[in-house]
Amino acid sequence: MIVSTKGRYALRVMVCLALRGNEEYVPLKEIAEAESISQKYLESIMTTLSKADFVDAAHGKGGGYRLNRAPEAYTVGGILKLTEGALNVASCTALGAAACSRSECCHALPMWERLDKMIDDFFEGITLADLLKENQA
Amino acid sequence: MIVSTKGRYALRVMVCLALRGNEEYVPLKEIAEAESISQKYLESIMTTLSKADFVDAAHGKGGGYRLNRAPEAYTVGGILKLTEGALNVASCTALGAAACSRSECCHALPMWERLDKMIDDFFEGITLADLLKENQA
DNA sequence: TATATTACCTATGCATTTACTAGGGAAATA
DNA sequence: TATTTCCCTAGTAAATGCATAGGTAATATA
Repeated sequence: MIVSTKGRYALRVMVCLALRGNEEYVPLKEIAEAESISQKYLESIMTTLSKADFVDAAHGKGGGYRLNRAPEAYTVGGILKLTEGALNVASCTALGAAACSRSECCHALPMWERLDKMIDDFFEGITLADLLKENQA
Repeated sequence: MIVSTKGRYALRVMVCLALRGNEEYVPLKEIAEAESISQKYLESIMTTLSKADFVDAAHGKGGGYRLNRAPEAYTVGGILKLTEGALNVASCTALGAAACSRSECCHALPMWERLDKMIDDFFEGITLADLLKENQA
């Protein structure tokens, strides 16, 4: 599994916020209930999104979170890389991984690199706006 | 990470065996040393490969493992799926995962499915013979 | 100003998985 | 029969994932 609940929750929350526009703030409690996500767990995810300026946050009554850009301006890749860290298929290509001693002659390394690129292109090619259009019940 | 050491070791071993042809058996001890892989850990991987008839195994002196097909006849996808289990990007699409209650209206599900398909096609499109040609030192 | 509401911060716990170790037993060959 | 080799079952340390618990800081409203 390359994408855990953290990244999936983040995507769901961003979709949820996109549906609410970016006028009013939506409190975390409301998002958590609507999405059936553990409120406390969601807190840490929202803080990540907020610190990275993916959303605006406001304290106090009437506060909460809201998007600060149009849905077209968020890529799935951006959201996932923020919340999951890197999205490498094999640790061989992960940044900071002790460079494999056999990378010079590894028969598989070029394959991992090609796939990483393919996946990155895939996620960067999808925006939040694209997600909204899919699978509406 | 979608592919752990288990799958990566399996690939390396298969490449290693491919380089030895399929006449003589290569003992596990020799493979482990050549590839600097823990001998005991490799045992479990080799048993998996053997049970699935990816390799022939022979007991006793002069025994060991060898490929039983041409390198062109093994796909990377086959080897990885055998050793890693499924290769889903998100648990949403994993077989046996409790069907997500929001799958009916999930905005992300079609994306996970497309990506799973893309990755599967990628791995199924590469054979052991293709790997041998890459990055020779 | 007091109180409620909201975001933010640190720490902890539990289950699962990963990567590996340990110690044998069973089959084949010499 | 002895050696070599594969096969089988457990156990384990560390990391990760997915939360929970309990507080602090900021803002709005009565």
